This record gives sequence, structure tokens and C-alpha cells, in this order.
Amino acid sequence: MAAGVTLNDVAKAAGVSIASASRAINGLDNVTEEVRERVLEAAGKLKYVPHGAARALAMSRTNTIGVILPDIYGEFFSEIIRGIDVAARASGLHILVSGSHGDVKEAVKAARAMAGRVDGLLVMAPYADADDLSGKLPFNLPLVMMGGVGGQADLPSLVVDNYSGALEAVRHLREQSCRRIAHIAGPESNLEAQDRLRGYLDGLKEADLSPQVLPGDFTDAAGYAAVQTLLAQEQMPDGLFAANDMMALGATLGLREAGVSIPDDIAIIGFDDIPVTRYASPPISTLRAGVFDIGRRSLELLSVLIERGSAEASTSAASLIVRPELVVRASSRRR
Amino acid sequence: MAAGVTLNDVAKAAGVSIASASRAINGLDNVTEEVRERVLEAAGKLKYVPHGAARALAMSRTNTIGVILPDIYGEFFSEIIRGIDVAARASGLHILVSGSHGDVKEAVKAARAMAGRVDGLLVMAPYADADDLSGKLPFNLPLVMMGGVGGQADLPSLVVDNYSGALEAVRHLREQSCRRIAHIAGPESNLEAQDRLRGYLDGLKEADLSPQVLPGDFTDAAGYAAVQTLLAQEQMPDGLFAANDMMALGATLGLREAGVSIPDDIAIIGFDDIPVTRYASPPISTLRAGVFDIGRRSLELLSVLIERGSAEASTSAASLIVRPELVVRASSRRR
DNA sequence: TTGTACGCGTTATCAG
DNA sequence: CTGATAACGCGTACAA
Repeated sequence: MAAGVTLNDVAKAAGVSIASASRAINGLDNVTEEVRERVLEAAGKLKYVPHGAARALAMSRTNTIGVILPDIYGEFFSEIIRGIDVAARASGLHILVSGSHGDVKEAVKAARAMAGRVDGLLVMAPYADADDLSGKLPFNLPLVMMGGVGGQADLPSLVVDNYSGALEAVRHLREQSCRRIAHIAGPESNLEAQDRLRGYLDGLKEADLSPQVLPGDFTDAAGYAAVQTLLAQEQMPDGLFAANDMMALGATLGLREAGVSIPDDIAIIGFDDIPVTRYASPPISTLRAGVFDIGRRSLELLSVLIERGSAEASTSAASLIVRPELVVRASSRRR
Repeated sequence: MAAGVTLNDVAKAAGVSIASASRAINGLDNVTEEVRERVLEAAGKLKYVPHGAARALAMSRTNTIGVILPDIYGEFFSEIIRGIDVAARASGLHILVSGSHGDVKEAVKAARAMAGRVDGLLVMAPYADADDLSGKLPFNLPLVMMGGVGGQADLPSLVVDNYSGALEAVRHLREQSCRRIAHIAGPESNLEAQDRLRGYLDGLKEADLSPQVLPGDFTDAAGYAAVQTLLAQEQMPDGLFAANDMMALGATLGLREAGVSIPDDIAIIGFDDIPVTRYASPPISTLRAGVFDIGRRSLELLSVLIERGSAEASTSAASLIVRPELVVRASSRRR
């Protein structure tokens, strides 16, 4: 159905065997120049296009890698995809993406649907119950986990050191002489958010400050809502660490509306360094996790795993750890 | 290679024929309950996962649609993908995305690579030389063009009325009593950008104003650069229409740095209504093209084409036209 | 209800 | 260099 015209048609039209046609089209050198021309001409005339599935079946090679993310849009995931895309086209690979929408079962389902259609899997599943995953996921397919928590079933992975990033964020705020530092947390079931929360708490403990944690879900709306809570308090915090940039953004929006001055009244810092942080006013300080690089390097790692005899490369299951870098912008620079 | 264990293995393990195994797994009703259980148990034990390519080949059905965009990341495309994703999961479809990186040949190449791996194609190719495409693209695969210019080879498509959108933008600025209205254009080879430029020029002509067009490429950097040019002039414009939101964003950034007041000194309006426009300061006026909806509706349209006997559905090649809606925010509201 | 056998479109092996 | 032909893994008439 796909292409209608098959290799068989081309071969017939060119008056050669289907085998020769295949060789000619794939540029093998064991064909007469004359045959090649005849085949190529016939192919062009008939608008022949190779059938991907058939080729994949015969070669057990798809030149495609599957990408499973919680969502496939938005500033954050978009940057990851960009990184993957850049590396993929460098390796001549295509990408089959799927969103798990925050659900482990969805992620597994997506992975199953990709079996036989991809050469490897890139998975990001920062869910608390992600252990289920490791058992059900690898259909002896090369696999790289992205940005999950550390030793997730010791699969090869690229993880961000969320804890020390958060710690650094808090220290930075303290250096700006913040004393009452609040935190807008990520989803409770999110492992990365949990680590950031831990970093925050420990950062306060270092200086004997008392914490205030507001719930959040990584959306700008959550940041905005959190700020409303703060504004209703008797005493506002003078420092705010949001578990991600989107929430920091929503927070600045709310504060600006309320006429609170940033960073003088309250210093703000986010996490991830998504592109829009630079356009906020004031531009938002953050921790650059190298979102783009996570995508790029993950694919490169996967690419290697695929090249070397596929399957169980868990031997050198090197978990590359990415240490976030503090990026200070106007939202937290006081003086 | 993909899944190692095949249906054959499962059948053997369950002590039934491969046919029965297939039936049991696919939930057909013509199998004894006992056989079904045996098969399912064996499948579970062996961690059997159906081989996508094989299945696709046998059924000529992939439950996957191919998406070809100029790029697969960034605010704009991300929103399109979101629309597609939402509609796709509603239809139980997966998506195979590919970026053409502004090149027609790349787009064709991507499309070819998708043949036999997808049930239909969603293509966005706003290139000036996109005519090549129509001839080389449809391997009698259902296809929907997204947001290209109008009658692109009369394929079924979803197009935005860029011309009237631009016209409306200019009229709006005029109503804000702008007299010197400049335009930051999109890439010259971009058909949509060309239409927006035409709308701008006609909008000025209506009021006998003289145009000033600055070159751009849809990036924020271009918007920023354009502003530098304006600032160096003797007389600044008092109105600015950017061909897309990203450039408008870059422009506001540059103007803010220079201490120019928006919208008092200069009113600004963009195009597309990507999410970040709301976070800019001031929030940016724009024309809502319904980016999300373009994606969603395109997939729905494609879905229909696929359902009804695939192939030449060009009969009712209804090109749905989306009329952009003016969204006035602080960046252009004067009084 | 079950099993056999063929076809899907390509690649790859092995004689000619 | 070329041409049959056997895989690849699965669905499905067809026959039993």
C-alpha cells in the first residue's frame, strides 16, 4: 500500500532480476554500469520508493531511534529534542518520538510499540515508580536513560546532578544576603524534583535557616499560584528558588503584577536554563543543566551502543553525570 | 534482532501453532480460553514483544504518521507538534518526526525515508521552491500540507491567511496612531513571510504611509539586530510589525536595553502567538494563528484521509483556511 | 477451534 | 556479474 510500486516492478521494467535491481539501487559495485542505469531510470520513471518496513525486516536495521519523553513539547523537552536531532542527523538517524504523559504504563506501551521499528531507545522517565520500567523496558534493545535519577536499574544513562545544583542555588541566594528563602517544588512523584528539594533543604540547614516549601508541578501557572500564597503572608520571603524555570517565570510574573521588586525585595532563581529565561524581565538566574547537551550526548552514547553489537552493553553502563552550572542574571544579582 | 524472541518461540513454548498464538495475542475470539491463557503466559514469560516492522509489512498498516517540519523544536514548531500529539494519541497513532532544516531536498529525503513506515504524511514546507515537492512527495500516501501558501499543488492542506493577518496588524497599529510603521521581515524564501510582507505593504498603502522593511530570519537575534539599525537612524519609527513573535521578542529586548518605551515611543506587534509572548515585558501583541490548532486539525484531516481508502483523496482536497485573530496586549495598547 | 502455507517487499546467500 | 531462492516476523485465507 505504501509505495504501490515495488522493487519487483522496477526490476521487471528494467528487464533484470529483482536481485540486480536491489544491488543497483543500493549502490553496490557488483553491477554493470549499463544495468545500473537501466534500473535507476526505471525506478525514477515509476517513482519507486523503497519500503521501509520491508527493508527493516530484511536487514534488522531501521536507522531510527525511539525517543520517549514525558512530553514532546514545551521549552524544556523541545531543547532536549533539539539536542537529539542535531546528533541524530549527524549519524544519519531518524527519530520516532512518543510522549508518556507522566505515566509509566504509557511509557512502557510506547516502548513496546517501537520494538522492531527502532535500533535503540532514548528514555526519560523521572517517575517515582520507574522501577517497573527497567524490568519491562529493555527488549534487549540498546537503551539510554536520560536525566532520570542516578542508579535507575543501572542502565546506561545521562543524569543531572540535581542535588548539588539545588544546593548551589541556595548558597547563591544566601550570598545575596537572603535570609528567608522559599522553594517552589516540582511534582512529588518526580525524582528530579525530589533531589532538588533535598538540595534546597540541605542548603538551608547549612545556615540554620528555616524552609518554606510550596507545592508546584513545573508549570508557569504553579509558579504564579505559589506567589499568590506568598503575597498573602504576613512576611514575604526575600529569596525564592523554583524547581524549574517555568515556575520561576510564573513567579516573576505574579510578583511584577503585585509591584514587588526583583531582585531587591526578593531574589529569584530557577533551574534548567531554558531559552525563555533570557527574555523575562528581569532575566532569570538559573542552573544550566545543559538540556541541549543531554539530548545530544544521550544520542551519541546510544549510537555507540548500537554500533558495538547492540544488546547488553550494560557492561560499561557508564552513567554520565552532568553537573549544572550556575548562571547569574538580573533576577538574583543584588548590590 | 529487535526483540529476539519471536511469535514462533511463543507458539512453541505454548505448544500451539504460530497461527493460534497470533490469534490469541491479538485478541481474536476464535481461540479456546485455555489456549489463550497458555499463549499469554508463555508470551509474558518470554517477554515477547511484537515486531513492528514485520507486522507493518504483513498488514500494510503502521499506526504511525510521519511529520515533516522545517525544524522540530522551538516555540513555534513545538506548539504544532503538541497539537499533532494531542490528536494523534486520541486516534491511537504514533508520530515519526523529521526536520527538513529549511531545505526542500531534505524534506523529500525525509519523506522517502518514511515510505512504508507510516500511514500518512503531515508536511510543512514554506519554501519558495516547494513546487518540486508536490511532484516528488506523494508516493500515493495520504498527505496533508500544513500552513504552506494557498494552492500548493492543490493538495489537501491547512493554511493560514497570512496576508489578511498582516493587514490587520498594520491597521491596528494605525489605530494606535502610529504613522511611521516599520516591518521586520521573515526569510525571503519563505512563502508565509512573503504574504505577511505583502499584507504590511498594502496596509501602509491604504493610509499613504511609507514603508520601511528590515531583513530578518524569524530568530530573536534578527529582531534584536533590526532594532539596532532603527536606533541608528535619525528618526525612529513609532510602530513596528515583526513577521513573527520571536523577532518581536528580540526587538523588545533591544529596545528595552536602549531605554525606548514600549508602547509609548514605539508600539510593537508580532505574529503567531507563541506562548512566550505572554511573558515578555511588556506582553506582546500578536496575531493568533492557532498554531496548536493547525497541528491538531491537520492530523484529524489526515486521519480521515487514511481511514477512507487512503490514496487519492485529493478529490475533496479541501484547503482549510485559518484566519488569524488579533490579540492586543500591552506592547501595542496606547492611550 | 486449530494448523498449514502463502504473501508482504527487501536483502543476502549461493550457484551459475 | 547475474539470477533464483531462502530468510526476516507476522497476519490470514484455506483446509482440516
